[in-house]
Amino acid sequence: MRILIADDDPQILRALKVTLRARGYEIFTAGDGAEALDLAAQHHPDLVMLDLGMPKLDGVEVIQGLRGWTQVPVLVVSGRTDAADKVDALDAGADDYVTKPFAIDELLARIRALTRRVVAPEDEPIVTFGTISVDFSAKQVLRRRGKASENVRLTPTEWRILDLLVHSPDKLVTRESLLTQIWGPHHTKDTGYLRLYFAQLRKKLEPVPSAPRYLVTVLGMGYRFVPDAKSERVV
Amino acid sequence: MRILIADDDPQILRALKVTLRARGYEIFTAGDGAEALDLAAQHHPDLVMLDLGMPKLDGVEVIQGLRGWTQVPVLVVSGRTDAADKVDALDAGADDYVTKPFAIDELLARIRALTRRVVAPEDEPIVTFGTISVDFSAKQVLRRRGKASENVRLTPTEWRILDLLVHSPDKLVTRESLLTQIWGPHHTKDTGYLRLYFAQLRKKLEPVPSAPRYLVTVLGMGYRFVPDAKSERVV
DNA sequence: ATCCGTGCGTAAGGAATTCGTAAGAGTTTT
DNA sequence: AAAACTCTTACGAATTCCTTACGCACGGAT
Repeated sequence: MRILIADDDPQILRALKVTLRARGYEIFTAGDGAEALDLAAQHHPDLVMLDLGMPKLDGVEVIQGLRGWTQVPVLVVSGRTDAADKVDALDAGADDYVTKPFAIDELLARIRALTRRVVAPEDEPIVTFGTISVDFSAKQVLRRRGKASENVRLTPTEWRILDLLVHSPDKLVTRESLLTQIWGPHHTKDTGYLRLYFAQLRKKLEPVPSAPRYLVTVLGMGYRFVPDAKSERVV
Repeated sequence: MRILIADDDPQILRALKVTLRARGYEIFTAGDGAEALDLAAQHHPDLVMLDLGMPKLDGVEVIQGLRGWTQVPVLVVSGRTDAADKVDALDAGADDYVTKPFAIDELLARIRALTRRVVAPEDEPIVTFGTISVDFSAKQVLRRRGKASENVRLTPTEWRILDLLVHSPDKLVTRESLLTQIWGPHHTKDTGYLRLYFAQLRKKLEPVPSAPRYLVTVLGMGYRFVPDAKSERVV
């Protein structure tokens, strides 16, 4: 579980980092709002903890920036106790708001509550198409070859793309949507790497990579995951 | 948006009920934990607000009961301020915890934050005319031929034109309106490509392309989408 | 009814865009 | 140090976009 912490007080930053690392979380830290946005786009944390009074970009602005391309849970940790501050942050898109000083046990419980729904679908069904089985909860892809199965290694970026596609079966996923969700809100123009990742994915997953059957290109618009036809046809 | 409120203090119950009703929420109230579980199963609320110290079933037990069959957001509103109580409730499955007394504005903001993600992106209904089905959310067009259906491929520009037309059924869409909305405000004069796209659209969508029934030309003005007549005719 | 001008439908071809693939440099991870 | 990963660049092929050209239908006037 990856957590991004942004606070302009180095002392609090270090304290939180140590405490959360001890609990098994993977921690990234940022000293200001701009750095927080950059790190979020880069590392795709499962939770973002924000202070409000940060230099460069205020906490509320960071939330708005995040919400432009991700639904990652945001927990505001601030010294401001006014209801108005809480309302502003929550309405900007924050999911929870804790005031300093706080009880560390409560903070940990709120972190668990916020990250629970991300992990919650623990019994996510395994998606199968062709000779491929994708297990999202185990982050594993199997390819059947005859009787045996071999493990298919996907890079983190390949995995994110596959995730986005497979979870919207038959729907068009625009190139812009993929770019902003994976590389951050500013990447709206593809310089070629999206095509490259699709070539790699197809090489690993498609029966005939040169004639894609499941990871289909929609020319001029984006890509589409086409699952195997169901036996029962609904018209 | 439906909210279930459970509290053993009738006064708080009534106050919350009035306040939230005024905000447009649909409110159900329960005086104890057992009643709360019953009402939740009966009405499937979009949010559950729970007190902790209730008769029959304690708040934590209610949460556990709920979590057995639903992921509905749970907001605990309690007089207990101990971190231990918060941790228990949150770890039992609650999503947020507010201590009494609370600022009503903050409570409302937290309610908005909890219910925000429930609103699933609704799929646009599929438009059908003749043998054609247009699925705008999936960007897919199906053409029925006998029992089977085949995919019709539309180019991006064809999609935009079809989108504009189909979303103004029976209304005249002027040529100028189409040109400016698709090619920008400067293109006010058609040099021939609009006619071309309509020819292509009709070739792909019309039963008899040379005698258009759905994509109709209004001479000198523009074009009009004419849907199939409804079974119930209102004159 | 006939004539004619404007607007519309159709066809063909070149220009521009987009996609797939390969090779390789820079960086990070193992 | 080796391997893996990310991203850039380049080029051919396929698709889409747009221009041009021509024939026909519609409407108004004679």
